[in-house]
Amino acid sequence: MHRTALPADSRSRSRAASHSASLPELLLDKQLCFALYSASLAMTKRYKPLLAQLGLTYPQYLAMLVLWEQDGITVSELGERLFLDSGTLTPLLKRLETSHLLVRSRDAQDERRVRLTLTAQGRTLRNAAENVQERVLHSMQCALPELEALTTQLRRLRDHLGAAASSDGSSLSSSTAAASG
Amino acid sequence: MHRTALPADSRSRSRAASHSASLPELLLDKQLCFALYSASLAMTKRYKPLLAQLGLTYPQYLAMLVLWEQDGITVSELGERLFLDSGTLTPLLKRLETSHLLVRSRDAQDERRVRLTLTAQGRTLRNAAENVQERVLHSMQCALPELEALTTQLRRLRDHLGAAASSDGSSLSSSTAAASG
DNA sequence: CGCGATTCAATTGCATGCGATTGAATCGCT
DNA sequence: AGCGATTCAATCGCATGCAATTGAATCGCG
Repeated sequence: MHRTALPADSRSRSRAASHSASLPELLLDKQLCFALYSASLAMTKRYKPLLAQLGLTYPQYLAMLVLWEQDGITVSELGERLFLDSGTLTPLLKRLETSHLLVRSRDAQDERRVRLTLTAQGRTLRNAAENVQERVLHSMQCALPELEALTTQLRRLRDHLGAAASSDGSSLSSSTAAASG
Repeated sequence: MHRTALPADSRSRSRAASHSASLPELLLDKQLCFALYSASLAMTKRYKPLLAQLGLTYPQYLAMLVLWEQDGITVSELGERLFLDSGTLTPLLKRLETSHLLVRSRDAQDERRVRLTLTAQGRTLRNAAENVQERVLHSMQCALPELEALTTQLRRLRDHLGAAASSDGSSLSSSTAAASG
């Protein structure tokens, strides 16, 4: 019934009448950027039911992780840690405030800033979070050293991509002489 | 007006700035899950300006990657490849159809299914996509073997997490100490 | 001191992700 | 053949991400 003409793993195969034989370029690309994308979504899904018991979403949990380390920081400082801007954080933080986990208050010294202060309930939640983290670690059948190495690579990759994105603009030329794969 | 949401009164009092580096658990956790999360967002940001020139978003690009390999598949088959469901794909595919890159049509043999067929324009776009992929690869200052190893680890991680998520449910209770309400 | 430039958070608009539900079509089992 | 179970895509509601804009507060420099 499934008239799936192609096996789900037709790597070196390109459709008839396609371009020059399969160009591994697009397949390799798909593997790295998509592996990253799908692994990230899988991580979020894994956390979701566990964090739901704490009344947190995954991005909210990340914000709490930062605040458990640095209580009293501003929205932009939090944004630097998470690589997110106020467009994302403002509504997220309002929800955390509604949940009584933190308080948002204007800084008296600089009224432009909003400081984030955990409530007693917000600080207490940290205990339960440790439990969650433990379970997720258990899900990945990997050794700790391997996970640490993976983390290091991902951080470096993120930094490279971030640097490229900011200096990009869309120029190319010059470099990339080795166009062909 | 602008500052309506906040009382702007009581200064942030206890700014103990705990920074309690106690339990390394939460820090390690943050490193892996957050490294994955932030690297994935950085990848999307890197692609964004390049794909914008093709009129694609990043998830739309992923869908096109699959269709360039397997033209004529159904929505659910695409979903299996991308690990996404119809709630995400249906509106995305409607936009691709509006952009004249593909056509959505009910399968005559099984009216429940919707088949996705690339237009000539959709197939042609593949050439430009190769250019994009090349630039992103250049952004990461890594050697190809290293990238392949990273990809393999991410795929395995994703599979482990996916298996745990489906078999989880939230069993393994008995922990969840008191704390927070 | 004064005012344009800058910083900061909020807001707006658009595109995901995803759980949950819906409604139509098909399957499975008797 | 019949009918409940299942599959499939669409829809709805909510929470991100992020570019772009807004408006207030502060800074910088003459």
